[in-house]
Amino acid sequence: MLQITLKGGEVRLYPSGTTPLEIARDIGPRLAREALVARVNGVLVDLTRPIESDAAVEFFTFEDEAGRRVYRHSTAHILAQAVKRLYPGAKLAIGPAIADGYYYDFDIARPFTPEDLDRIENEMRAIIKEDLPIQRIEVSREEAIRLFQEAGETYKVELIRELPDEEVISCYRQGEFIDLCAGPHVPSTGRIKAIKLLNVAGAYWRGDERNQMLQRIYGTSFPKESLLKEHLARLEEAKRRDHRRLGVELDLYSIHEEGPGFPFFHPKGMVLRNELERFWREEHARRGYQEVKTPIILRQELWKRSGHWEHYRDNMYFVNIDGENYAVKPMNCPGGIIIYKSRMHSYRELPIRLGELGLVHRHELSGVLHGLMRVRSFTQDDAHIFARPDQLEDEIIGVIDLVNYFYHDIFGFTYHVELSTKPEKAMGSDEIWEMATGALRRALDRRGLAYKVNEGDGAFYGPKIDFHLRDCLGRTWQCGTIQVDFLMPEKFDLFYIGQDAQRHRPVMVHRVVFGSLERFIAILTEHFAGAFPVWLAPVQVKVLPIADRHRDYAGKINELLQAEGIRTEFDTRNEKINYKIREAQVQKVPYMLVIGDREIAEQKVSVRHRSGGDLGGMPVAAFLERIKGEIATKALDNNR
RNA sequence: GCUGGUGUGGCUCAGCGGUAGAGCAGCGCACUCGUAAUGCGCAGGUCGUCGGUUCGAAUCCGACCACCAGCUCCA
Repeated sequence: MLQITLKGGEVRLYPSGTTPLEIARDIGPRLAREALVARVNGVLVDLTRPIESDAAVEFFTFEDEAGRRVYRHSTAHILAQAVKRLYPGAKLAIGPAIADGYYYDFDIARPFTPEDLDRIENEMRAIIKEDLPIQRIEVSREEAIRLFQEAGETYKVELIRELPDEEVISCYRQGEFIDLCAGPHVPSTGRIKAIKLLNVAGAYWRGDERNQMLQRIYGTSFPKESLLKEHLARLEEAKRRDHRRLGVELDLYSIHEEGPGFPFFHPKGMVLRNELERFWREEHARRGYQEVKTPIILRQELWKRSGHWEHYRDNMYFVNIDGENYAVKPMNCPGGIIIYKSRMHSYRELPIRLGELGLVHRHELSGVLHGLMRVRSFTQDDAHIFARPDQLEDEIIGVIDLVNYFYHDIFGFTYHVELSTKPEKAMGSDEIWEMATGALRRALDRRGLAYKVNEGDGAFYGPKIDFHLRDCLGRTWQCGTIQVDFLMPEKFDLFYIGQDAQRHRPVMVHRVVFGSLERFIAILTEHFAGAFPVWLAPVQVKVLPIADRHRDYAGKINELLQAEGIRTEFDTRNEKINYKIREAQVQKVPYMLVIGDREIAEQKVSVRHRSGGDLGGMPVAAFLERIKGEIATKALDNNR
């Protein structure tokens, strides 16, 4: 008999060879129905895999990340099976689960059309209906190679050849279909309920553009039709909130053929920018930052010295002035360094925190441009901290706290942190990298922040912490970063005079909080669906007289508000009040002041809030107090 | 940059070989109105650009440009 320890610590006895599925059935019909995969002694396995020794067993359902991945991965196999049935000539590449679904890459002569997707989806439904058992088969390397060679699956053969020697090679079979796969999978195709194929796109084999272009089909699946519907509704909602669409509707910014990737900010977009910048300046001044501005164009020599020429040239723009070569800055750091070097520094002055809202230009591939999210010129809310090595950790912590204040306290975002280590194409020794990475790690640990490690994802001059914020639709965006840099100080021979009157090397921290103003504005636009908090709203109040005879009084109210620094618009057009209100609502203006006979008689204003509706009449002074309070506290709850 | 798709007035879109149409927005007139669209009228487009096929091209073909979905990359 086996001793099986369940999640709560309960121990049950089962005969040897019992499967997790049998255990689940024993526990309860609901678990048997919902369990997708089991973890046996820490390893994820199929529910149908017999257990041969005492073990701790845990079950995962669609509620769990692990369960979802298995569910989607099994759906990907069904997709592959359907494609093979309909297009036997298609060769299989890979088909993993991803965040909200899965994809599968195929090598096929003719690209898939939307009609093909419908056909494939129907075939997938048929396979689900057949409820084919999904079986794991372990094979030797030779067998596996022979099997896939005969089937003409050259990509699979390539994958097998690259598996490490000690790796157990497994295949999964469902009906006539067999695929190389580590698993685990759900027990049978019938376990998959609601499916949807979303789109097709080209993708290179192994993500390398020198390789064959494959056709990738994206899809998703859920255990209930209602969950699928919700997911599709979320995608629709994301489309509705798309900042590229809202940017036009709210007249925030535009991008034109005359400058692809170079956005134009309109007056209302500039209000957002300026408010964000004003807030940024206040908070940075308060934390001991000084602001600088460095040139956009600097000699090519500088960029050779900094390493950008070697590591970043492909992303840079160059110009020739009077026969000399210059580069347009893709980063602000060399400028900050030049300022630091412009005079001597004592150990007493450090840390020196030089902030810069720096406009940088980067040549991005044309295919990646995306509204304000991905542009070719953008403003980084940059800062370079020059510190003594003993100050490094505290400085990193200071930035972590600053980021938390911005993201969490002000905008109400949740976020997570990732640590990126030395990339292949890097400057400097492993020791220096280890030192820098260690400082970031210790700072994160001291703040008790959990983080994910991305090996090899650091900048060429140093490791970094990235902050990924999560918007109201659950999407994450990389914004802030903190990069520790021992190399630029070396390259530029930076020093300070220590207590011992000797020269010492400072360490540099590069960091951004918003990341880029452009991207941050795009994220805010989508997060708030254009209904910005009052302190950011391009127009905070619309003054709406009902008829011509109310214009004078309404005009006075409007002037009064403007004199108090409130951003207003005065709608004197000859239109019905309903029409004016509708337009203000569509523009997501937080407050509308309706003014007619009653208001004039009572010397009041009728206040309507964009989401709270009609709030009734009040004296202007009372309204002013209310809105000024919201602005001062940067209130997010603009519902009341 | 690569693969696939799209490009018609400010916006959303119809027309898809016989010489351009709707709704919204804009402008004018009338209505002077109470919390999400008053009515009538007017004006607005070398149909992304260049070239080709054709008696004739917004419609067919090619190249280029831009955009969209991805790949890759990143703030």
